[in-house]
Amino acid sequence: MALRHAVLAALLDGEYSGYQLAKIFDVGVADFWYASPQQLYAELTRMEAGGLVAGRRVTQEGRPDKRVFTVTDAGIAELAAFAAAPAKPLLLRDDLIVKVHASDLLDPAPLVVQLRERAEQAAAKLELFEKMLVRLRGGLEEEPFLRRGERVGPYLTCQAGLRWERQMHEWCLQTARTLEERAARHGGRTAP
Amino acid sequence: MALRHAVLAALLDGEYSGYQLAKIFDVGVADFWYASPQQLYAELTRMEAGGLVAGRRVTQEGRPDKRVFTVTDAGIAELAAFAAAPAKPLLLRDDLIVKVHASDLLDPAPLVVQLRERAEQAAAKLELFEKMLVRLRGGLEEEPFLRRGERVGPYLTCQAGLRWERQMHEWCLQTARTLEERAARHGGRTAP
DNA sequence: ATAGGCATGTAAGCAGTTACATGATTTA
DNA sequence: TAAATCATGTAACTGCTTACATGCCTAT
Repeated sequence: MALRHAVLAALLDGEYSGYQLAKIFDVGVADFWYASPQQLYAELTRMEAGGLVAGRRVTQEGRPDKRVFTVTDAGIAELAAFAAAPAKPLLLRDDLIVKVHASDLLDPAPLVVQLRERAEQAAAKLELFEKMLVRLRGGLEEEPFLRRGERVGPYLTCQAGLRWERQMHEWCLQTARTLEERAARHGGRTAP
Repeated sequence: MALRHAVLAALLDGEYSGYQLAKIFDVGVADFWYASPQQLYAELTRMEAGGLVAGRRVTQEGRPDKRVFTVTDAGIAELAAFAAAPAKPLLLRDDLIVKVHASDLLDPAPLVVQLRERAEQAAAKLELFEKMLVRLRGGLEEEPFLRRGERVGPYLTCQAGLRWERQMHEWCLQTARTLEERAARHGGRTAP
């Protein structure tokens, strides 16, 4: 039940609806966690029942109503307990890297395509993160902000996301190039 | 059912038992996937029943017998189909980054400890990967190996692991330092 | 002796994915 | 008029985790 902690952490940035959280946890920003909309709606219901978050109905014009959530004191306590407990090892599961591992026995063409796609996605996120860092430090330089800023948590995780995406971008392009050159070398055979 | 593809990819490197795979997928090497021993034993049984891998009993002296597995032609076909299909977006779930995101409201002390621990783990893996790269390219320099080597898949994924762990190591230490300095600045309060 | 490594599983329960369902509004 | 966005869910299924179970061998 670790999704709830990720939700609590995300809700520290402001009030969000299930739909908004779904974007944050999917296409959007949060590079530290992934969750599907269905998961979020279900979890938010449970969390509200458990008193960890409080929902508030917001009426909108030209759009359906939405329910936005805020972290309660009980939610903060839950987060504190979670943070003090030893962290579980990071969970990394990536189809693409599995494919590259097996690439010697496979047709390289679709792999190269997928690597380039992933590289583009990484580049897009990279831009997003860079803008976000600028916005988060609001006029200040990085060092003074990290020393004296009030809320550095999101900044630090954004830095992690930036590092990760930069690394991913480089690796994907380099790997795509390597596989392509090898494919050309072997006389254009499509598969081994 | 994506674990099976990771298992197939791992078994391309050689014959392994469930126990050996468990190490590869846990403490061990495979930075591209995580899986528990129970998961592996169950999945190997299913994969053998489905004809994707073939098990072979190996009698050992001074140790219990083990069953090592090899990928069959059907297994290769399964891998090929998997590689040609569009890749699912990478799945990243990390407790530690969630904690850092919420760090402004939390006691920094246990977080700093956890960040340092993670940094050490990353450093250990880093060393492992560097040795593995040397071993995999077997005497050759990196560039000629990547151009002409026979089996570059594991090398490329190992490079990804190396990049990832290096990045993680740096980020953890930098973040730990930042949180520590801020804690000192705020007059040694344990929590906000 | 006791802890740790080797070796393989079962069973129960929880978490996560996929598919389905609805409906209004805005944009192409 | 079709597609995309906003908005929220349910139901069935699959996959993953946690706890339990066994037993032999080696090193401290």
